[in-house]
Amino acid sequence: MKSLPQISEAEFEVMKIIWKYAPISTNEITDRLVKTTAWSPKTIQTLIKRLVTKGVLSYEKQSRVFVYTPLVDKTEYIGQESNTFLNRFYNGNLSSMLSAYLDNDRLSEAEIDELRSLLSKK
Amino acid sequence: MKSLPQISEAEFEVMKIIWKYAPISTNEITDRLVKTTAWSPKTIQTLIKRLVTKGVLSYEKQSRVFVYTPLVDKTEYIGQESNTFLNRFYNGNLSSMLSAYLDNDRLSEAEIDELRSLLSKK
DNA sequence: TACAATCTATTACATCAGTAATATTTCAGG
DNA sequence: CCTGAAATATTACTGATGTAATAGATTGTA
Repeated sequence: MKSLPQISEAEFEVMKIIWKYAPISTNEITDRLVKTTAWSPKTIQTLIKRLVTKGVLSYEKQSRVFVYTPLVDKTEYIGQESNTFLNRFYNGNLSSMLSAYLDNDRLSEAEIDELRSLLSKK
Repeated sequence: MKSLPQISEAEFEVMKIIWKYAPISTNEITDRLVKTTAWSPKTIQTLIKRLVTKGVLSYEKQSRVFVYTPLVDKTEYIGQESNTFLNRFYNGNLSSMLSAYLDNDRLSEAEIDELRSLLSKK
């Protein structure tokens, strides 16, 4: 399993937009993020640039503007992050995590039912 | 819910030792970590120091050496990290995570049984 | 009591991430 | 074909982290 590029938290916010709307231009990315974050357009620019450098995005010059497409699959990326997380905090398995959540009463009855239901459907 | 101090990945490795063996001296921490990591004792020193600065550890001078005790609860810290993680990647809930794991066939039949069993016990 | 061994404290330096500002390039329109 | 607005590229600066090295303090022992 190849290791995907590292994507920082801020970069991930950018990626969420791109995964959702790709192919998408710099301006559209910026417009959308300016509404949901406190970032300057310049900051967003920088983040996009870094994502290109890291190989997370490719772009195509359409006349004067760049249009971006993700090179990394969202599900795959989140899966990798999840593995890293479980390894770091829960011996690498979801059961340990669930067990801790149950022990510490972090789940409501409704959530527990939801989990049961998901598992029974499988 | 107060927000706990930020603990970096390397610092967390140090904390795992301290959580397990506290109260514990610098030397004992170092000895243990030197065996399981590739870190220089100097590096371990630095990490311990930073944890003290951040308020994650307190120490007591016992004659010549320092003996450390955690100020942050492990379960609480992991709980906070888990929340952050779920918020970032799974809309803040464990069901979404489980759902993704099931959808992507990331769980063996045995693991699924384990999860079911945990939930039925509750 | 002075010194060497041992601790602890301070300083170092590179990289990444957050957050921009400035500089340069490039079209589209006058 | 030149120019200014718009786009992209380069540079900047701070704090955190990884990873130590060096400097200073302390103390048991000769």
